[in-house]
Amino acid sequence: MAYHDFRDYMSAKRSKLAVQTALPTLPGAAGALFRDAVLWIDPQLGPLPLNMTELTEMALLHGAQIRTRITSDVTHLIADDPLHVLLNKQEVFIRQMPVVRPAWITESIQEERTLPWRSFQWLRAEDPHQRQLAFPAPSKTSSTATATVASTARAAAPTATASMSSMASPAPPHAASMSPTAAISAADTTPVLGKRSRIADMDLPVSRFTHGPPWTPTAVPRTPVVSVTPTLPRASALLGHPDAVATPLNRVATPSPQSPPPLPRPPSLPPPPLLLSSPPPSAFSSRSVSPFPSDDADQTSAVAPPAAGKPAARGSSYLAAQPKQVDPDGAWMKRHASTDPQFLERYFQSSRLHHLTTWKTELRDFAAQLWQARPPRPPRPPGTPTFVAVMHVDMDCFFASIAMRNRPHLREVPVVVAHALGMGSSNAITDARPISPSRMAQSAQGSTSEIASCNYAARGYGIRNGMTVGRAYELCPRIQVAPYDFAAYNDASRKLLSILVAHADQIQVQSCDEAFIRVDTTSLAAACAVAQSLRAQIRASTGCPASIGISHNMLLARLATTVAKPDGMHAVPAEQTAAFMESQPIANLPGVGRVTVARLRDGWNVATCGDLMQRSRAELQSVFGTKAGATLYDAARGRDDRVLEPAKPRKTIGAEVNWGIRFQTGEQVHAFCRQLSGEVMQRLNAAKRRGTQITVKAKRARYEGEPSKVLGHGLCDDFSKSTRVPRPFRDASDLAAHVVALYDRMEIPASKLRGLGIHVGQLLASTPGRDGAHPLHPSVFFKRAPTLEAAAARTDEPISKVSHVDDDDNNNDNHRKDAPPHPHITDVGTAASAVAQSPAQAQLAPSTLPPPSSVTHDMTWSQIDPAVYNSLPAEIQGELREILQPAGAAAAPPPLSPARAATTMTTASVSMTSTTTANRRERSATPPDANAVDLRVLEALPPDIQEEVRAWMRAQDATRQQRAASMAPAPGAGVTPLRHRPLAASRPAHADAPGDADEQEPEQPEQPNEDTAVLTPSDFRPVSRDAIDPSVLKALPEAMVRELERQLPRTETPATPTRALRRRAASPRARSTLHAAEREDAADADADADGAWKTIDDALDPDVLHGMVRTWTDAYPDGPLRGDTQALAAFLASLVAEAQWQAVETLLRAVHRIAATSALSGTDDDDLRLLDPLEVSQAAWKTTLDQLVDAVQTACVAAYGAAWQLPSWLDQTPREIQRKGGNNH
DNA sequence: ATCCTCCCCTAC
DNA sequence: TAAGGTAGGGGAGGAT
Ligand SMILES: Nc1ccn([C@H]2C[C@H](O)[C@@H](COP(=O)(O)OP(=O)(O)OP(=O)(O)O)O2)c(=O)n1
Ligand SMILES: [Mg+2]
Ligand SMILES: [Mg+2]
Repeated sequence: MAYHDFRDYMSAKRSKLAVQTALPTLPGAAGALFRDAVLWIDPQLGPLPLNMTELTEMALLHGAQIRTRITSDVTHLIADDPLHVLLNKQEVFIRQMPVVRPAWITESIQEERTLPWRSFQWLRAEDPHQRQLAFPAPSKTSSTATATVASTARAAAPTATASMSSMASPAPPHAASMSPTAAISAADTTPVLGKRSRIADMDLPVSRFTHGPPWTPTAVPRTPVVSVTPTLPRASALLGHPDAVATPLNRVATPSPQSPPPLPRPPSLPPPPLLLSSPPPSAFSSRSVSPFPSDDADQTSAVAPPAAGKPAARGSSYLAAQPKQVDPDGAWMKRHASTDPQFLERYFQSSRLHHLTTWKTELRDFAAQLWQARPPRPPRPPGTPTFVAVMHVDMDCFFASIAMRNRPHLREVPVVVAHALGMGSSNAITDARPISPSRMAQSAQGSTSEIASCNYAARGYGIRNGMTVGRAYELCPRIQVAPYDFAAYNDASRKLLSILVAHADQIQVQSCDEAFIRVDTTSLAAACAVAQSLRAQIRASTGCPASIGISHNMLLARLATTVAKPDGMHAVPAEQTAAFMESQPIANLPGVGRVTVARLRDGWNVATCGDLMQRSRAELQSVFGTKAGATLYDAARGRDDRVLEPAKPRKTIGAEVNWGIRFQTGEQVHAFCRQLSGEVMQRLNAAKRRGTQITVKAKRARYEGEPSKVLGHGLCDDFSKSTRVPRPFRDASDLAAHVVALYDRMEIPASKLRGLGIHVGQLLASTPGRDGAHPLHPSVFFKRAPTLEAAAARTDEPISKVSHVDDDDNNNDNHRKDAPPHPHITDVGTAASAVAQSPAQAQLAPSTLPPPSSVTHDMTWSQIDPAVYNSLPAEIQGELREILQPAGAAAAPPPLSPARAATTMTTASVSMTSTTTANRRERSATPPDANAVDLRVLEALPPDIQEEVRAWMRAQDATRQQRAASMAPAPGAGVTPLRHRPLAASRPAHADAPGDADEQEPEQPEQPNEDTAVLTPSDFRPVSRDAIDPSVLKALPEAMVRELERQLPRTETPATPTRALRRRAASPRARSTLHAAEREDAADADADADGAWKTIDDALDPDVLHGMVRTWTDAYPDGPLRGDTQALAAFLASLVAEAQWQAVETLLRAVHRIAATSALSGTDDDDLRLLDPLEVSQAAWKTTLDQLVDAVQTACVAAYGAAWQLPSWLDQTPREIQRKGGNNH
């Protein structure tokens, strides 16, 4: 299992350290990648990615010896800068020692194999003339002459030489075919053929239920498409074996069984002295690249890389992840990285992983539809014994199988599916014959393209899904790379599901090539018969083989599939569970991935479930956490009580890109944020969802320069920031404004950004409940839509259609990227005159959703979201007051009279008025929350004030980070016993700390800097109409705009703005980039209307309920509208009637929270009080809670004749008045 | 105690 | 050259 990148290695390192400090070190546990190395590590090693101490630690952990001084037994000098070595007045022998970049250590550990150190060697500038010579010296005692030879070989074919000997000295030419690297890497590869033991299993009792191809031969090819020779030797035996290469590509790839055994490791030899020139690390690759033309290869020798036309016969196992071409002016990169306008579109088109997740969602829907439409199954005769079989069905090497199906000539050869065909060779594999070896060598060698799927012939060589093509090529130079065929996968997936749905009693789709099904049968044997029949049908329908595992629970079924593959079936009877589990590698357990495997291996030397069973539950829980520990404990024993679950609606929707992200300026990043926001918006539309929680994720490079994977993210620290918005954002630019603000708070220099993601949570749905709203649907209390809309919604007509003012918006298609639909509810009169509907009419439109508007206006108090205002520091509040005074009529916002408030509440469903909420938190003891600052408001402020607020927010983040850092244990400080989470020390806070001191990033202030940013009165200036960018005003919170509209004469509020109008009102810059990406078809556009969002369908999920209430309470900090409270009360009553106590409690608890919170307010700074006395609103939520509790009580008494037992937490908030009916039980 | 935010980990 | 996405479970640790 090779690590994909540096971060992988860092994670492994941390777990190693953490576990090892708490456990006796197990001999050999850490491996011995550098067993024969004696290293001197430059103390001046730069801070990134590791300092000397860390590197030393790592090297020691992997068997190296370390010298603090350069003694004569040192084999490698590790330095970032060879000058550090040369500057020291060194002894002669030192000059002969190779200077190797630290990446040799780190990347070797990453890949869990000893990489050729020569690939990382610093070369010296003199002696370029020596480059003709071919071979390095064989021994440590090389004379100067041999040193020259060695360096020449390095020059001619540096990587080839390197491949020959990773740690040991360069081997003589004749040793090429017996490359120690090959032997080592192969030996390091975990059992190459995971199937070996399975084949043995077939003779065991368990295998009673193990079968070959389906016994139903009709329409099924007898010969498996994919076959693996049972006697397939280990990859190590094949590497470098001439026969392997000599085998014609179109012949069966059965390796010779009498291949030589793995080569013994050669005696350790120190590297020879080298005196060559080093190419500076190019911008393109952080590794050295040969400065010489590859023609030189021909004059060199067998160890040189194969010239075009020659098979890569021997010693081809180098250049593992090394980009093959340089890109001197960065032109290629520029064209293919994130600054290219078409990048996003192309990226998502080509990303297999993107397709994978997209399909998973779609296929779940597809299966659900099939399920609904499927004919009723014939009832089983009563009285027959039943066996509830859980089956796991998975296509064999899915993508690769499709490739083979469509290219029969590939059936017997090792095939991988990847984007790796060399430039101009895209037609190679469709030629109906294999790619020529030279072509293959050209395109595959050193390719960092990832393998999505490899066939079982390829797996015989140790090739695995997820590996790079370059690495696969090392393992087997004969591999054929096939391109993706996404449409074909999708098609096959649907065929698969159709078959499964037809025969299952239940289905749970796991992925595009995989599902669990429950089949109620009479016996295990009967289940096996069904399985074989299914496999036959799948193959007939898709042309590809599937394997099936069967048992009585999901875990065992899943594990059985692994055993069954390829093209087989395997069943585990319950009574054989123990024997079956005993030998299972822990890595086969679902949920046990790279990190867990490493922890178990390094900490406890646990490799199999048998080993794992030795550990107590408590022990496992202390290391892996309560849940994971318990799961692990059970899984090791084959226990699993999960049942197949029906698909649930997604709880988040997002998009991220962690490849090709390269920027120079912040503005570029912002533009990209807008594009990506457009993408997310599109996905929300497609799903007919909105949301109120926005999360931005980012990756920041931990070191300068390009990572080994072309345009990859390399080793990064991850960051995320999230915010909650009181109302769902309206469109992509609205979303983008939040995204940009969140992103900016992370303060990542544009040049170090390597990944960006946007996720939206707390989703609301626009779809009315189809089969009639579930009676328990929580959307009942979001029900009061404008009458017109409610009426429309009662038909099956999408409600948003009603609110569309421009029909063209519904007809736009993909070609129109520049001016996407922007359907707004603009008829304020209609919205405002809405009245509460009865629960039966409950539809859509949460009352928390005011209609949007693009009206512009001066900034006044009414535009300031009170919650935001109150979250600001006192100084800034003061400044705001001063600024706003000239614009407002009064010195302070006018208190909302109770009478007016009442009017508002009863007349407008969208009645949120800024002023009513103004000082909910005014006297709150709660410190200001940086996350609570609405950045759209911020943007509307004068620049200098903006800056001040931003500085304050940064300070908030900084102090938070510093606190976190100071709490974290020092890295490697061994104090922590078996901790569940030993990684704290290297979380981003830490990453920011000492090592990054030399970077350009602005350092975080030591403390909040309210003091430093105070403005003098002369800095204040009123905001005039002209001073406000219209685009900013467009971005104002809806509540403010709404308030504005109420105050404006009706004529100035465009009831139905034309598209042109709306366009003008929007931000030009956001428009051009953002909406270019926002493609909405008619259906999507329907969902885009505002005021038509309700909570999602999976109603009683506690998260959903909680989120819903929180959205509600956030929107009305002063207390809810009466109608909403009534609606919720009715909902609660219905929950009581259905005995959904959990849901009742969740809802009340959420309301209780805000009631308790507002009860705490009211102590500080009277000077800041701006609005009417707090008493009224302060009690509002408590009263609401009371009312709700009473409703529950009433319903409870009505339904059950007894009172509901109040939860204890309810008593903690004394309730003022017990209302009627509440307590008379 | 519980919530909330920011991660980490896993799967395909 | 290359396309390392995403949803969901879950824990640590600060805030309340
Ligand atoms: N790292 C990965 C893993 C999988 N996939 C894609 C390609 C696979 O064909 C498909 C299904 O994944 P599986 O884990 O089922 O792997 P395969 O079907 O390829 O092989 P197996 O026979 O082991 O199921 O998902 C991918 O793109 N990248
Ligand atoms: Mg599969
Ligand atoms: Mg699968």
